Amino acid sequence: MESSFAALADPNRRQILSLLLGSERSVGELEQELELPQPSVSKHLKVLREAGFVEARVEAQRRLYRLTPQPLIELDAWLGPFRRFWSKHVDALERHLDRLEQLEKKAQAPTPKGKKAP
Amino acid sequence: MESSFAALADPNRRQILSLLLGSERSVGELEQELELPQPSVSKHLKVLREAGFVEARVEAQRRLYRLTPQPLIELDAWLGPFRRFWSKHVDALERHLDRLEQLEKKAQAPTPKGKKAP
DNA sequence: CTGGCATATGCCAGAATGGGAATATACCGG
DNA sequence: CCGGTATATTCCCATTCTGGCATATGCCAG
Repeated sequence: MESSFAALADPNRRQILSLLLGSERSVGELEQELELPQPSVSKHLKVLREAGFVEARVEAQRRLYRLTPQPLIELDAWLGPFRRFWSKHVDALERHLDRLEQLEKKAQAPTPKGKKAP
Repeated sequence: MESSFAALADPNRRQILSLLLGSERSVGELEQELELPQPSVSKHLKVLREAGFVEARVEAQRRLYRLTPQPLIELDAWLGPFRRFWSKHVDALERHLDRLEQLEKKAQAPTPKGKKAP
């Protein structure tokens, strides 16, 4: 999954994934919606394909691309440990902000380089 | 958040995040645990810092780095729409795999490489 | 101020990457 | 078989990124 993040690092590729979220699309359709030259679209699709994000279905001379869930699931899994971390912190942050509000009112005295009270 | 994925594209940087998940660490500690030269560690930290993944606390002449939840939360949010997609597909996938097993037995048609047609 | 430690930054060569234009491959209809 | 459409691949150029090395900056102790 090392290359998953690299594949997502490009905005055009993320855009492609978002479009495919709605329905499968041919290269030509993506070309129009992204307003990119066709070779560029094909190249991005190649990266996404090799990273396992999409797969192509051959219909006549078109390739219809669609999402595949695998790398997204792995991405979610990678995020798992961090999710525990931040959900712990969101609460703490809220409480902390409340506290800061209180403290700011009291600590208005010593401001070494701040602005002087008018 | 455009650069978040780029920041995560590097294995060393992901490793740093994992380490910081446990506890905050100085640059020197990371240097040892990652077995990377110090300038390299500092550069990776800079990328992570600018992408908002970490922040530094100055203690004497050390910098103690720790995680910040913000970009991870955004990453999770970006994943949201796709999560709906794949959770719908996991079921379908399982059924699909069962089917493929059946098909494979029939479709053993040998086409290893381009042979001339008879 | 001087020395010493911890960290950051600047510089350089090498590798990877994206965009653009041209071309090659694959498939269809007749 | 041929022309025409749809997609993939190749080549080239400019940019970017990484790693290694050297060096600058910041901070503490005396």
